[in-house]
Amino acid sequence: MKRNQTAYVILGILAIHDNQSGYEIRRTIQQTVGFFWGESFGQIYPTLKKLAADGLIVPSKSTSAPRPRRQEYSITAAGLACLQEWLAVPYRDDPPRDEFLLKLFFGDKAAPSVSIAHIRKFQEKHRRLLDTLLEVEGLARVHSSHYPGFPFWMLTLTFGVAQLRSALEWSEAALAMLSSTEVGIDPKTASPQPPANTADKP
Amino acid sequence: MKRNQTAYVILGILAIHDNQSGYEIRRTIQQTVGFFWGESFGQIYPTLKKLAADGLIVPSKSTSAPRPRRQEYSITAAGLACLQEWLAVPYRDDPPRDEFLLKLFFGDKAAPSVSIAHIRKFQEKHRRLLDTLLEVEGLARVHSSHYPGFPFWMLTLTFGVAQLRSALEWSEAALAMLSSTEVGIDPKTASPQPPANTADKP
DNA sequence: ACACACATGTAATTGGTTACATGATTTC
DNA sequence: GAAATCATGTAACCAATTACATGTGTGT
Repeated sequence: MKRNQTAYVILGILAIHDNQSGYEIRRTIQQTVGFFWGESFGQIYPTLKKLAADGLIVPSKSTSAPRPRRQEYSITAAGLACLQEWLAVPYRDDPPRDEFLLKLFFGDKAAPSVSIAHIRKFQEKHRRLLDTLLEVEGLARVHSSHYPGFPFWMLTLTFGVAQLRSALEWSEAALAMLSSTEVGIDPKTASPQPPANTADKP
Repeated sequence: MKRNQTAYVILGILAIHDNQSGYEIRRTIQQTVGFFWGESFGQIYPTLKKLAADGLIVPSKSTSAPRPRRQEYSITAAGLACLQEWLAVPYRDDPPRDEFLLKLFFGDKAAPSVSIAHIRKFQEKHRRLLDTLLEVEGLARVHSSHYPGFPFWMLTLTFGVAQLRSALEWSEAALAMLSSTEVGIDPKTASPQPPANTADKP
């Protein structure tokens, strides 16, 4: 049966660690796959209900203290089967949309400082994320290396790290490029080079 | 005024090259920013109407032969201003969703061959894209180097190339890792806890 | 004659975010 | 007793995809 992606993240997270509430599931998602996957409560709670209605997860008694009314869930055999079925079908890659690159692509329609600002923001974001990812990687090696999922968790982490490093390297070169006089003249002040107008397509 | 992203891509594309029909705009998008941005007709045509209604673009007479009934558009001064305004505001990065990484993350819940298959598909996709990007890069250097947008187009291209190369490198290591006996043959064993982690979104 | 690329558009549906509403428990 | 965090849920909205409907011009 076809389900939305949220359902599978939930199943996967519960397959790793049972007895989590919607609130916890969301936090777990942020802490583990957060750097490449986001979920909102508005999506999680309804999906939880649906999964329970279909018997893929079951509401379970809270394992601990009676905190504010909360409902924990566990994955069922059917749920695990559903997850595995989904895992086996080729991933779909939805057409990416990167507003950063889009604004950069149209960079010549604005002052160079605009593109430079975008790249700086990009750099900061990526640097911060790289730091936390490296930290997480270190912690995972110490605390989680014995879990069967560990090699796969590391795979996603090393992927993230590699991508971030490559992006940061690029961003340095990009900034250097934009700072040089090649592009660096405000279109308002003067015409730097040939009058080349926007008349033809690449 | 706030508009959907599609509006700005259209404005940007028309700012580079005027007098394009919806059909052409879509093709231009695919050929230039296609590797990081997708648009569908169902989005383009209504947006075109809206932009025209707001005076940001104007329907223009077809420059060439009377092909099947078609409507070309040009960007107006107001449209260009709108584009520039949008360019100046910090890009928003919507939370990414990468189903490939998600399936990989849950890899231990399925047979290793499943994850290997995902990575192979990933490799093929990326290799193909890298080839076309390099080709495009070569063509652009020859044909478009005199346009004011050229440096920015190259920036997006080199970014794409760098990311793809890094991803491909990673994928080789990942395959090597999964092919070794390192990864257990026990899809039945469930792990009791998620990895310790402090990754967070700002 | 047929297929294919050109060309435009609408309707149904989805998948999702955001904002809102509510309330308990802990901590300062 | 105020604020922060824990906790669950719904409603409004929206951007976007997909499928559908329709038709023309070109090449084989």
